[in-house]
Amino acid sequence: MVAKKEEKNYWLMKSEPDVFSIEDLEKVPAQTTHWDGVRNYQARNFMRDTMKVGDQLFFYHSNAAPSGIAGIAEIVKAGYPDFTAFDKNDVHFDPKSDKANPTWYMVDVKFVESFARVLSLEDLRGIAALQNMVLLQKGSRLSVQPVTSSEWQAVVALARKL
DNA sequence: GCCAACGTTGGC
DNA sequence: GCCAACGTTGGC
Repeated sequence: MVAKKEEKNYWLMKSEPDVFSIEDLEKVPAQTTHWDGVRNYQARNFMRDTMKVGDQLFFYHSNAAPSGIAGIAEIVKAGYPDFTAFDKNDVHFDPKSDKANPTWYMVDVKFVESFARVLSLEDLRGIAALQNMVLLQKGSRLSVQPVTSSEWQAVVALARKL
């Protein structure tokens, strides 16, 4: 019996570098962290239902100067309950999340590489192949979003040209 | 700091 | 179920 080969999925995940940057991820033990604090259902669904170990993601710096894609990380642990939702002292505490039936999920991500420099929104808007990228759509502010493989390749190609 | 766009809440 | 008010995100 031959297992069906699962396609690798690509993602983009946003973090404010003042809070947690890709440089922070590179320095942390095992270069791995849990991606806690996502409190949006669409983003939650991606982490809980679709992300799997081995998927790769663009680490996006939001509210930064400039905002943009800072590098690459990979999923090393698939969706599991976000325990910060249960911690009364955590900024991400959510009294409505029940341990028996958690509302919020997270994944673990591991550092892969930092780009030579951040690819700004302006850089990305200059690439025709990225016209339909979720990130670049007007009003789009989803903090965990899918990236197609052609978009992934176009961004990586741009990063390699730096 | 401003503000547009989006998501959530809650009165009815 | 509608929708106004409020809170959050995130570029600029």
